[in-house]
Amino acid sequence: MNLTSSIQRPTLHEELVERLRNLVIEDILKPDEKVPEKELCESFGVSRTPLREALKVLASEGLVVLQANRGARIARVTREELENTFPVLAALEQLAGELACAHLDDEGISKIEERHAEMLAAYKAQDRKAYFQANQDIHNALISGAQNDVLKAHHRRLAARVSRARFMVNLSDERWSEAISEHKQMMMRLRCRDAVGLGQLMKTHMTNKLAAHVKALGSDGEPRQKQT
Amino acid sequence: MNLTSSIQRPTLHEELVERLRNLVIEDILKPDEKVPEKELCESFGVSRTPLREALKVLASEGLVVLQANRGARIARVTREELENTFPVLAALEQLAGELACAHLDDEGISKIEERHAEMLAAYKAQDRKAYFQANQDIHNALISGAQNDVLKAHHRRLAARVSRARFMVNLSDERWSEAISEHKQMMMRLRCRDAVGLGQLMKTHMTNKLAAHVKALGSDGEPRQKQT
DNA sequence: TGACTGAATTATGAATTCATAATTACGTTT
DNA sequence: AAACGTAATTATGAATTCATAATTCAGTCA
Repeated sequence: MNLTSSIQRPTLHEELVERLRNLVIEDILKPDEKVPEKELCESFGVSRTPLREALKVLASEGLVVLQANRGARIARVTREELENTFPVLAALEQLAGELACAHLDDEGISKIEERHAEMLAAYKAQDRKAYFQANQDIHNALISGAQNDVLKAHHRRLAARVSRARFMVNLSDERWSEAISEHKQMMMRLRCRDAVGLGQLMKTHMTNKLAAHVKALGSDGEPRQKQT
Repeated sequence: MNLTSSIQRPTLHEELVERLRNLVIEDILKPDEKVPEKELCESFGVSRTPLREALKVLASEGLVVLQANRGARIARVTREELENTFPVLAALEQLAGELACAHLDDEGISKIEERHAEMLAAYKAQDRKAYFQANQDIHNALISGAQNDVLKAHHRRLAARVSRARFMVNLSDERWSEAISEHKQMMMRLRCRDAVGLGQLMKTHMTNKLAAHVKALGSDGEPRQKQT
């Protein structure tokens, strides 16, 4: 008997939260659009009750906004919010870097090392998609490596909030090469378990990422150019 | 016509989230207790639908845990979670300190100065309740002073999660005097707008607070002694 | 023609109902 | 009497229904 795979997803609303969240993040449900309750119910094959429960949860996460008697709309991530989010993300990543240095074992580090190599390869091949994936994996591995579930949960929530923006924005060549060099430095710090140093670099890395994003955004918070 | 007081609380579930949250924080609904859906519905005079919606939201905040087909229980804050939460809180307060130095105007600072004086007076009078209140006001003012709603929201959520613990634990005399001296230092940094310095102090302050808490807690996460 | 009024339609929040899982109560067996 | 199994009861998740707010649309009048 395999005990690790028991109980997949008990409740409908949990499943719905997950699915709706993805629809928002993947930009299938677009900002300011009102959520088509009826259609979603039909396509998911559920009644309104669990779907509305899911919307309440997503609202508390800030992914949708509820208007009394006027239903739900997909939240628009304003430039201001973006500018507010990144410093917080940066602070959490700094902490994650410090904790990861302390808690990751050699095996954990070498796994990140692998992903790092893949990321460099993707850069060499100018494969943006593979780069994004490897990059995200590295960040997630560092967050997980911190072994702090509270940190992980809050980071996850913040990242979800801006991931659409990250998804949409085209990385400039300059920023890309800069990010690569920052990652190289981060790996060096991780290797010698320089907690404070890694934390500092991760904070800076995130701050620079924000600067690049803001530069790429118009004042309306929508990207000047869409991703190809 | 007074436009500032229009629209109090449009939806039932929002009101319920608020009320239930308070019941948890004020320790009226106690950890591990199962949430008496029926009773609450009756005492609030609402049906199960909005109450259950509220529970879903509180679950996503981590204040209650939902068990499939077994209803909701008030979440227990384990020692481990406490130990995970404080570093994150510390990181956020550090950031808040830095931002508050940058963004608070002279008036904002002098308001904090007032509260600080009240806090010192409460300490002199050994008035724990007044101290707690002034202390909380100061922290909230610094958080608000950072002028970053994302930071504020996440801080609020984290603080809510551990506030019960803070509420329950008796402050030791040593820790109290230590906290006072930390606060004095913080005020000095704020006065001269030393952003990095204030941030550092606030981080340390929070870290020390954790240490005091953990010392006061048994391994089960419940306080050794209740507050009078 | 265009703005306004009010009825018809639709959408939304909340109550109620329903099917089923979990718990309790009870009886049987050893 | 204790342990097990089964029926009755209760609690829970989700669908449905209902009342009302918002929106749409047709008709009227300037």
